[in-house]
Amino acid sequence: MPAANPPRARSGNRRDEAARLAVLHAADDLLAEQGFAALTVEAIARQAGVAKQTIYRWWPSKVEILLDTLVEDSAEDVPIPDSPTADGIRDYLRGFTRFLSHDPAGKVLLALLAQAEHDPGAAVGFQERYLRPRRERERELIARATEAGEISPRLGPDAAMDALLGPIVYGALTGVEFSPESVDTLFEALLRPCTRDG
Amino acid sequence: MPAANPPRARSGNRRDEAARLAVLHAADDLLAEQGFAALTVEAIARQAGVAKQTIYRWWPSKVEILLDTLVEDSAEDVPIPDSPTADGIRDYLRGFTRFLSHDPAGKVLLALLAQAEHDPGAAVGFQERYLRPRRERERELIARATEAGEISPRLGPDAAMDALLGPIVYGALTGVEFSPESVDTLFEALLRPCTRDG
Amino acid sequence: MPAANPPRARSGNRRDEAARLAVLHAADDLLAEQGFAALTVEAIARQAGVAKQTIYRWWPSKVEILLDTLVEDSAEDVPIPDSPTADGIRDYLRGFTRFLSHDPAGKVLLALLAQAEHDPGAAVGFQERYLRPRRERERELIARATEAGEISPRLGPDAAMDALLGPIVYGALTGVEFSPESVDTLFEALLRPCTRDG
Amino acid sequence: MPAANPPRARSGNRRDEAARLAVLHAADDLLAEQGFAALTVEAIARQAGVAKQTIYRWWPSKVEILLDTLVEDSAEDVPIPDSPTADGIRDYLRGFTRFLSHDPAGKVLLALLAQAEHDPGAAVGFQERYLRPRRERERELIARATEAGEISPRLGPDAAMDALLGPIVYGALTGVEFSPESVDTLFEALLRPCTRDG
DNA sequence: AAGTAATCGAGACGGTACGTCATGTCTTAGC
DNA sequence: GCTAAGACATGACGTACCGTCTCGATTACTT
Repeated sequence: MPAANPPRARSGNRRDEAARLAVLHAADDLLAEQGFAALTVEAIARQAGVAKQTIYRWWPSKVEILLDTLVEDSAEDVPIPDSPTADGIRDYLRGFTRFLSHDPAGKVLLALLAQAEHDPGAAVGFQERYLRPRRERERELIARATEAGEISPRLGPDAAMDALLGPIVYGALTGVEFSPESVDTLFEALLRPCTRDG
Repeated sequence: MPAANPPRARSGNRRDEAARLAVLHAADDLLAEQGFAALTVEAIARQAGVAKQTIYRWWPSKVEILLDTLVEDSAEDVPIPDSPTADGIRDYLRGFTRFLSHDPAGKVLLALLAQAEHDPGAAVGFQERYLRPRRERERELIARATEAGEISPRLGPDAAMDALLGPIVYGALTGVEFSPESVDTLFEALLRPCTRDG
Repeated sequence: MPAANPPRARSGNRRDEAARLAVLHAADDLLAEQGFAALTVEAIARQAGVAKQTIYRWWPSKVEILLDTLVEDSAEDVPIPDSPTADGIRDYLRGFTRFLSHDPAGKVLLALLAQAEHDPGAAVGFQERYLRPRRERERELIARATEAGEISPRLGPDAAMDALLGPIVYGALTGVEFSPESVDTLFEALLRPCTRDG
Repeated sequence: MPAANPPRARSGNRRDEAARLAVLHAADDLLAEQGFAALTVEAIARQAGVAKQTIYRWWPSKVEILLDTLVEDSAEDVPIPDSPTADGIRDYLRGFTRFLSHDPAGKVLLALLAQAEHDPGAAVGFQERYLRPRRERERELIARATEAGEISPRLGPDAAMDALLGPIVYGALTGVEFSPESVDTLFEALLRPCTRDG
């Protein structure tokens, strides 16, 4: 149904927060319920009960809408742990797996990753606003945990993170959930080599 | 340039092989030179010097065109090794990295992986015609190498392959080449645990 | 239904009369049952169980197919009377009205008249193969009847025929049957002026 | 030439009158210069410098475009006379002949009449928007002139009009102009029977 | 209190690509 | 040499979105 929104109070001079949220939620809903193909600017405007121009005024493209939701949701749902412990890192990886598989916001991440492959502009935004900031904090996490003796990675921090996250993402992209046990094994194999892995 | 093809000999009753190849090459070229966004059926037809209907007659969608090229090219450029040796597997992984990074056909793989995330139909085709057949032969490779004592994987065959390929693909998607050395390290960590590597 | 024709005996060297008739009947049937819009060469070929090329080999266009049927049918169904009598002419006009209104072949005449307005080629064929030959014999009919004192037209032979046939055709084109009584009145008014009809 | 229109002032929320006129004129021009076969929606859009969708937004089919021009032009170029005199009617018939033969808008009438024979939808529109309204006023003209003793028709008003207009239209359709003298003779024969027709 | 400015919804506009259909030309292979 | 079958280049069909634009209303700051 095309959003039986009661006509929002017309706004006036300042940006209409209700319209902003309606757009973000409409984008999320459309992606979750109809798939990326249905995620057109016109459909978002219809679903949100908003004029197309209102979208173009504030977002240069639908990718930026998705990035807005991803940045907010991932900060909340898959926070990077503060404590540089082995358990913290393990939990982070498990949480990331769950996020990709079971959280609607995880679909947004996959959609953006895919779109970045088709659209250089999307690639830049995805790098700058999601991947890079997150990677910097992951790097710091790895560094501090290594220093603390919690882990001893066989790879540099970037390669280690790619080696840990890559299988999870690849699984999600190919429709296979990378199991929590496999995540743990991966963790042991790459970050704590040659222990009596119990 | 809009394909200054000399007018192909008109074919007649049977499928025109020249037209088939022209379409496959046009699709490849457009993807490589202009990116996925430029890969429209109309552009392929223009570039190939072929009628749109000729494309729709033989391919249900542009995804199937790419799948045709991917299936042919990947069989040739990244063959799955026959000999179930550690070296064979290591070379396969290195070859796959190179394929993704430096071979135009690797772009096709990434484009299809991305498109599968946006388009359920593409996902099915990609699974059935690329991922599944390849995975079956990878599984057998792992099994035979394990049996031969060449490797002793810490994960089941599917998870192991995802853990090995995932980082390579994820790197390619995020614009980072997963280095050959890292590939080797990954190989050692996951398939030959706790040997004398320190 | 797509013509459950029993597969005609394959022909061989000479023109296949069965194919010729199948095409003519298919064209007639399609026009009568589906209207002119459905009268495509492909549909005729389907309906007749004949290859498209067989049609193009023998007829330069679908208009010529219709002309073939019209020439045959009109000669039979609306013959121009031999006897140059007032009654003969009156019957001819009545017969023409019935032909246009109630005979399927009359639809062919209207269709061709209409198509001639859209298509110069059709106009030429329609003139040469239907209108002109018929008009020549109509002219002769008028001339002989005048000479015999059966009629005394107020217009030249061509204008007289146009004045007599025009209303009938115009009525058929605009969906109104020009009534037999009106035809008679027209006949009296134009060909037998100022007699005792009041 | 593909319409070197200076970019029309973009309109905004309301219907763009310039675009409307551009479409009507383009349709007229194409019909006059290239014939009905060239009158495709795409060609009209090209010629008018207008997007195809702008045409489909306002007209359900190209027939309605032609009807728009016909209704406007015929009201101006072949007005039905107000004064119910013999001379008025005779002038109307002469004017109609000239309209069909020498006015580009007359081609539109013929094209629509022809198209109505091929396309039931066109037939309905042509009836409702051109034929019926005009016939109603013609009927009234005949009635008032009869009452005033200016004419004394030998046929009912509808049949009389068909008998007067039919030859003119039929002549135009078959490529013969029904001469003004013949029109006058027809007028005398049908509307003023048995006078000393001088 | 009037004037200015930015927002909003609505939606028309010129475009591009979609996937389908019919055209008329051509080749193959069977009789 | 005829036939059925059908591939092919061409180009129009009518639809969906794109991103830009103008409208008239609403609302808040400015004077």
